[in-house]
Amino acid sequence: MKNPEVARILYNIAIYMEMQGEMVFKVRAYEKAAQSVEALGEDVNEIYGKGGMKALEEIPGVGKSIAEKIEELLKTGKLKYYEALKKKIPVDVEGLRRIEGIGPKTILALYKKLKIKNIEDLEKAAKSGKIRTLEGFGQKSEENILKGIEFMKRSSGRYVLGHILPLGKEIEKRLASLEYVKTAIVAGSFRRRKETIGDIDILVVSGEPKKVMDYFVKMPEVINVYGKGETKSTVKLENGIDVDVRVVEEKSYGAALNYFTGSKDHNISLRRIAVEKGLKLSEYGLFKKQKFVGGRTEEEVYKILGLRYIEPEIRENTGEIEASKKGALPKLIGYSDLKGDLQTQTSWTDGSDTIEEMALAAKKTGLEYIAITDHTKALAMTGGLDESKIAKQGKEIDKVNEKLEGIKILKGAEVNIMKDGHLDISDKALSQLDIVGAAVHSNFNLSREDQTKRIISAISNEHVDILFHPTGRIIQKREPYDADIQKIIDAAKDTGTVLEIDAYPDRLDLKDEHVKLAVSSGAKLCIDSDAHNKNHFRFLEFGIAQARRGWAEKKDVINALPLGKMLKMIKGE
DNA sequence: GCCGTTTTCGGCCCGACTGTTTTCAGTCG
Repeated sequence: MKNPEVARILYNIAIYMEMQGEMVFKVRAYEKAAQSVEALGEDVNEIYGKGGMKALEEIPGVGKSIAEKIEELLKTGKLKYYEALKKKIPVDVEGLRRIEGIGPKTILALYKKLKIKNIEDLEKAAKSGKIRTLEGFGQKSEENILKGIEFMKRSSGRYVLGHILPLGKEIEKRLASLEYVKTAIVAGSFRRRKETIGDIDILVVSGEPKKVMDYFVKMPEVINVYGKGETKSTVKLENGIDVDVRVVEEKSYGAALNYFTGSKDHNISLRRIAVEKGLKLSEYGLFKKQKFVGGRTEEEVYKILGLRYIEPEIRENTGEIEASKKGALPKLIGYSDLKGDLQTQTSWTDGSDTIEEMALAAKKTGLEYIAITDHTKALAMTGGLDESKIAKQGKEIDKVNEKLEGIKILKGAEVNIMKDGHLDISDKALSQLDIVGAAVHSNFNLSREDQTKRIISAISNEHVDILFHPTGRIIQKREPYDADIQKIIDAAKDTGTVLEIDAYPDRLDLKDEHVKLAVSSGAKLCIDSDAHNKNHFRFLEFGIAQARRGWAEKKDVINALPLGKMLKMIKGE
């Protein structure tokens, strides 16, 4: 059993405990442990293999009791304690929890009163008007449940890229390491780094496709084989995602990779260009009549079609082909171009590691500077800092800066934009900070006009440098708040406020199309991990991918600049 | 259930919002 599965079970135990009215701190303990396991950089099996129970207990938030449960899971693949909970209340807690507004207590009430066990039951009950009759529920709750289900359905069947990427890369690596495999690469929307993906498409070059097929359908994660052919197979993995593998000859590699990377619309445009040139483009290559004229590499395919090479992230048929023809493609920001990270949280609020630990981890990922931007007081749940604590943290940062070399820590904060657009921290305190990020964390439901006004008013504060996660969406969970993004982008440009691409996998906010708007409007961007622990810096990759999908160049992104230049730019000329 | 140079016991993140209620439970962050 791998880390995500262990974490999942711990999360579910927490839900069950909360349902049963267990002490809130006990529930938190399980959630915390789950988070910790989820964020581990190392396979929990390896940790256990090397150091046994003792090593498990060294995982933050894991003590004797939870370590024993993890041990049982690793050894037997099951947990009696968890099985008993499931038997006692046989409800799909995980599924129901995914609907916004539904928590453990609601799940329990619905089960007790209406025997609702899963989302289908819930939808039926809501549609037939049964829920509004329950005590503690009303018409509004019923409507909200239906809305929640609708939203969930629209986003289901797809997986958040950040959740699937490690698995995709792992399978890619596994296939590539086989002696009879020349190349293995994940194509599809995965390679285009779309924020959500429907399935994993893998392209393999091998002279022995049969062997590849045999190996593939027998991988340990496979729970169902839809089809197994000579050169193509499709399976379902235990986590629910479908994976396709296709084997081609080496000379078709470029054409096949291009074909399987998509997008479909992009490919159609390419094929049309081929036809205009009297050629035929398929996954096997470019052909003139029956004769193979190219397709070994993608570069070759584009070249023969009279195009510059187009990076996968922008193959969406939204102007990239025209730009390529004209030689006007953007020079996309690179995956190793970032010099700093301007949004990170520490154990001062809802992060789990210290300032020093975060700084060291950032340094290890190759960054030169980070801003510590803990939450401020209006976000009480995180223990948000007030003015005096911000000052105190500043002194701590000074100390750590003195101690560390090769990484500079900036003083910052993630301040709350209140309902009327003012901030929850005084201007005087803000003026002491290097980086002030402002963010909306409440009143998501204002009218479009009010929300837009509120945000613009906040970023008009002279101390605000960055608008953090500008639209507030959570992928597959929460819609962005209603606001006029173009107006906000224009205001950002006017006030010299930087717009963030929050790289947290479930946020990716700004999203690609907004990035494109921002870039074309001339607003500046930054790409931040929003790290809540030291393993989260890897999220930056997803933020960069999103930036690339939005046609952002290095010059558009302020934290691709070295520290001095970045500060100069952010504080205005 | 976890954790500790202020603690091996007694703390542990709690305020805003929503929708249901007339004083609060549940959810979210």
